[in-house]
Amino acid sequence: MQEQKYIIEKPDSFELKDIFECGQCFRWNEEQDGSYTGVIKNAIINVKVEGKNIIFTGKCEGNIQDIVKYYFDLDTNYKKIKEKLSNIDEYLKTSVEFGKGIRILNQDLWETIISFIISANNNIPRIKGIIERLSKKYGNKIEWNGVKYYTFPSAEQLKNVSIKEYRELGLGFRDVRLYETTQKIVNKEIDLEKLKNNPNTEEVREELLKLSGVGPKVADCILLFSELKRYDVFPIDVWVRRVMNELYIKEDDETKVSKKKIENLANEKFGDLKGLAQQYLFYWRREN
DNA sequence: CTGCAGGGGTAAA
DNA sequence: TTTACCCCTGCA
Repeated sequence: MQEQKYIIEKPDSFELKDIFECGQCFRWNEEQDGSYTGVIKNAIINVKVEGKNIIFTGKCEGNIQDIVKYYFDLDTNYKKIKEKLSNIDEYLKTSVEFGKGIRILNQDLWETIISFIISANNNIPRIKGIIERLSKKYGNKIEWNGVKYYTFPSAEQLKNVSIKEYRELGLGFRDVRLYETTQKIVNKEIDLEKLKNNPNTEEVREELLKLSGVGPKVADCILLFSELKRYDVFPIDVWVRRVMNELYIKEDDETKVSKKKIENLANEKFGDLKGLAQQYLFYWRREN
């Protein structure tokens, strides 16, 4: 474990607020100087934008350059993606412009599964609190600059945690779901390594849906926001339903709009980039 | 102060 | 297709 630094010139699409506040991750916190600090697997990383540069500082075992390149998906060129989306219609153009600094992260698959099970029928401050307590209690402690950080607990670290303990941590009715899903993953009933190697999005989705607490929306979030990195999914939550209805469907009562209708519309308009389109629209609507 | 709706859904009826 | 579910927050 040693402190490392890595500096790059700011690429197209890289705004800290857009990346960390667009709803894809829960473990990054803003510092007083405007930089963000978070935990990536067993590395503690601080990201700071200074003029034309991005400065990554961190305490990590591996090479910091490899870690952040993978996590922040720095080899993907967003310029073309954003151009394509902007050309679809005025709404996409507006929302892409609004969220122009968004970058979809490659988050650890296991962590993303558990995090989004926790996110069900829940709000961001509480989700972050639960994940923090979970990490503090069952993860590994790493101290950096006098601050204690905790890694997200592995499936092994959670396998003997009881439903009661989850309840005491504030998981609520999600306690059973976390327990059952952890068991299924530990005993390889669902093999995460196999999922990572399966290029067929629909097959992976079906496997994820076998996990307790993983329904259609959570499955799509896992596919989009984890290292599975599938852009051809379209997570439908209340905000996406709202924005799709307001822009395209224009039904009086948005709760009456069927999921099927939204899905068909997304396929038709956004095609294989629908996951990214969702993210720009979602972020734009929620912040405005 | 109490009551209640609603929040980035899922599972069971 | 409808409803309960844990817990926190905002607001009447």
